[in-house]
Amino acid sequence: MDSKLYNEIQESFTNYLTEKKLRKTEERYAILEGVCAFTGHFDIVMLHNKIKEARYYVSKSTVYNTLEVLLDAGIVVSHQTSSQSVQYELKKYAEMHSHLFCTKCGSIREIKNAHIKGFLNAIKVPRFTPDFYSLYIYGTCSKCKNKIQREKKQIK
Amino acid sequence: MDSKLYNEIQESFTNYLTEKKLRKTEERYAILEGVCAFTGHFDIVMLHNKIKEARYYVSKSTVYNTLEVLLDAGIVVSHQTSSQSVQYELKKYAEMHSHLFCTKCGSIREIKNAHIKGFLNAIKVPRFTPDFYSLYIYGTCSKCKNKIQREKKQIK
DNA sequence: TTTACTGCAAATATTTTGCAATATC
DNA sequence: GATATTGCAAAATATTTGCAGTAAA
Repeated sequence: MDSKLYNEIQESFTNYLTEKKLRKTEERYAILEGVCAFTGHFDIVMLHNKIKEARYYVSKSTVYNTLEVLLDAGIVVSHQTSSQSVQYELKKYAEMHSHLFCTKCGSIREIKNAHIKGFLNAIKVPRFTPDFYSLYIYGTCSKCKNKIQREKKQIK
Repeated sequence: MDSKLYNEIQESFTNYLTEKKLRKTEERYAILEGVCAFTGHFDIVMLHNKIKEARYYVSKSTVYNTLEVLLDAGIVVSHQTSSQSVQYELKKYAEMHSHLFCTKCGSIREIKNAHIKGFLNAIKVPRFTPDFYSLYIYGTCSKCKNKIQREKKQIK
């Protein structure tokens, strides 16, 4: 991650903590650093490991707690995948793409599309103030589609 | 649920089981009936209870197994919410709406919008065959927004 | 000095697995 | 009759909670 974006995120976290009268602990900033080291989805265990790699120890409980704070601060968003654990992602990255989820093999591909983003941002809803959009497109990836067609031919 | 739709779903399940050479057990159809009794989201425990209410007993393991089958059959879809358990929904219902998720209070509101649906269905992606769309709009509901504004006034 | 936060251990919740009994094909 | 499926119990995994010690304000 470029340092300009990182500083921006760190600053917004500091502002949030000040506003909410929460404490600025070393652990919270170490976890934020870990979060920023991912460019895609991650879960609690991946994040915990990433922080260990950076030679800083925080307990798993604190990682759970801090992710709640980061979600509330709007720095991180959570996702559903077929994985059993909750997946997180930096909101700054998440708002840049939609997800293509293959229901045959479970693969997830991210697509950036200004057209989709523009449409989503223009959606107006009564009695609701939108902030962030998450679009999952479920279907079949080309690999699986080809595989299925090969199998059909063999049966014939 | 109207019986026409129910019959349609049941038939497609039967076709799927035949095609995949899976067995047509009483349990599977009892679970499908339970699934069809929900008009919105449900989780494993809710479904298990619903089936019990209908005086048919199936084990939780079988409910887990069968939901995998129903997902693969494209009859059911899964969702992420802030809940700790996986949420499911009949695909026939899910395709009719998008979700408004309030990040302050966690409430989920469903909205039907032909305009959104039309746009999503028209999306074309290279090397991917779309089948189903899931759009979550995160933001603040009017209740929470009003609450926040009242609090700000009090501080002043 | 006050008390929010951390880390640990234990509790709880959720999902998966192994296997004997059973029911479908 | 062969074997996929079920139900149970146990295991594995994920998350939450209680609390004593620590550190931010």
